[in-house]
Amino acid sequence: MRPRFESLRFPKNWNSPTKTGKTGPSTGARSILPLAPTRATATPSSMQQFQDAVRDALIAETGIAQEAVRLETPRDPSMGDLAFPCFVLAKELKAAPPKIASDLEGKLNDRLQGITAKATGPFLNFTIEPSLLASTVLGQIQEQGQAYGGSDEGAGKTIVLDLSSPNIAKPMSVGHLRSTVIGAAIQRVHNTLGYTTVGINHIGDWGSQFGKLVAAVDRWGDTVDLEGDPIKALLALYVRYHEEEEGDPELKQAGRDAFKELESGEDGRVRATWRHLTKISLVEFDKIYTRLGVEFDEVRGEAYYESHLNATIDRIVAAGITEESEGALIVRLSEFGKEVPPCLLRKTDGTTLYATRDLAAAFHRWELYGFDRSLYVVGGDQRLHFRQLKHVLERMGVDWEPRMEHIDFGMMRLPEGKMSTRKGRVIFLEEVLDQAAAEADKVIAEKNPGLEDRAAVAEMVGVGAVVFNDLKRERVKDVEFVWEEVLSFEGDTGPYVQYTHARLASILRKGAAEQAELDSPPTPDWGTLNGASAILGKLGRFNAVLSRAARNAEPSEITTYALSLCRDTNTWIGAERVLGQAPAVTAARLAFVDGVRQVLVNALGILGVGAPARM
RNA sequence: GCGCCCGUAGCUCAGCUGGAUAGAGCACCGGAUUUCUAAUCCGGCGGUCCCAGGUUCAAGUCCUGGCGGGCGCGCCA
Repeated sequence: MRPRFESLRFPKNWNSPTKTGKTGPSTGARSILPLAPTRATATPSSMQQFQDAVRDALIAETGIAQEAVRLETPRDPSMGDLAFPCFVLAKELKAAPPKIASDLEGKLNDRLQGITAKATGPFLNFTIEPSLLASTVLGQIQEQGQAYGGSDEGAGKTIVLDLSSPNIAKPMSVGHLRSTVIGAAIQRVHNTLGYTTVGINHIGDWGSQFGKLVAAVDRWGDTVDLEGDPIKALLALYVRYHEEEEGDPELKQAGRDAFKELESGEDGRVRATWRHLTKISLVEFDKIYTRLGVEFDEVRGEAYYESHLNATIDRIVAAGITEESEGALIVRLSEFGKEVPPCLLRKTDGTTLYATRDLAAAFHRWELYGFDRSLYVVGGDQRLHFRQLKHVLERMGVDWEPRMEHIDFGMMRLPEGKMSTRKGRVIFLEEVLDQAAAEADKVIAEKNPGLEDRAAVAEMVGVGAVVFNDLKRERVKDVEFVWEEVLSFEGDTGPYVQYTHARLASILRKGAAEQAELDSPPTPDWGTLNGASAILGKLGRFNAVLSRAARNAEPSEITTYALSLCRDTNTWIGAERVLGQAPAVTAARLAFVDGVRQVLVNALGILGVGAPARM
């Protein structure tokens, strides 16, 4: 029998909606997290309706091609909700853009209802009648709730994601956070858009390092506490091995022999040790995943592909693209540029390499899922590796090769340099989460000492801060790990978004009480949402933001959106009152507040950050 | 040496498929709470968008060449 992690598999699509719209798990650590938005029915998002109306009017009036109608958002919200730069029409109509704009203004106003066109220089700006905008957007949010922002654009499409992928026997460092958190957010946004997703944790449980580890356990296993704190113990052995390896040929050989035995399939002592190391590591990893609210559809270590390796190599050989070089089996890739080094499939000693196992995995995933995209959420330091993988497939003539994408991200660095497990220069993820939760607890003690569920909220805020911080910049950018930044709860941070949500929730609680006093439910007066149209416009564009974030596999587009929504909303709250107004006014403003709250919940859910009602 | 990625305010970053006066947060200075959570808000300070060419009606955004930083480059993963 080949080793597998069958017992560790998680239910598929854990975060997908149930058909009845029931909420998800109500117990366990994940219950503190909001649910990611469920799939919506195929109604166009609210802003889209207005855009379509403007686009249709422009086409009808000018005969311009649909693709040429590029509607933008004016920089200054007071200029309008939508903008059309008239430059594209200049050639065709043989007129100056400002003239085109002013000529079109009246004609478009005749065609449009509820939307006013106004020419400003070469631009045509469109303002949606405020109460129409409000009732449309807020009505749709209220109707769709958790599903708002979602769509069925991905129906029938399958996205496979390779994410997290920690190495067995090493503690998860803050470096591993990135793949996990970025990958999980990309998966959730796809789920929201109706894609079928398969999140695979490609555990690093194979390779020569395990030979080294087994050798180290053999030699020094009884000097460390393997049962009590297995990961730290294994780390110590790993570090020690690398320290002593150079001056100790016997040790080096023992490591090599152990891996060779491992890969030979012999079910002996080496394999038993390896199996044990895998088991205790996965138990530790699960603790972190629970805190992060991340689960996988498949946990498949590299070892899983052991049985596929020979067939994979045979396949590549059969394609006639391999050759022997210095005793190793390689695929030359120089046709893709002289700087592209060959891909090694088999070492001189007959054992396989990382690339061999990834190729086996790629074929396996294709055969299993026939994916539309296969995303590898792996650090940018492996760009060459994935380029080589794709080139090998290309040389084989595999037509689905373009569907594989390396979703690279920048390195997490320490101020003193690159992290290195071997050198013991790492920050452990668990420690970061603990620190953040402790810090959040301190802030609560200061600001809201009577808070119920204080420990749970502190965990939500602390972990939320860490997760959000990792998602907030464009993923290709390197990040330097600075404690002060990670533990910051002010400004552009996760807790800022959570806090905004809590404030809104508080207003809604009080508003519900106020409304309960009334004899009959008031009809909202949508015309009284002073200065809210820019925010309403943002709410209406939520689906477009998610769609783009999915397409680009870029969670930072969602964090950026959430932050700007919060900033606008906090400003609005400072300027306008919700409670204690005429009933029709309060009703409209409560609906507005609830709309923002819902979108924040949905956005945070996708990001994997909790949305506490009080904090 | 070669290749890939990044380069916007003192620091960390936004800037949508090229479009209107380049925006936030942190830091610093000043202000706001008898009423919806001050983990907030308002104001001030702060920019040769790395440099040089080019394409375009229009360039932070596209192209070329430099410079600076990061990462990687056959038997690790």
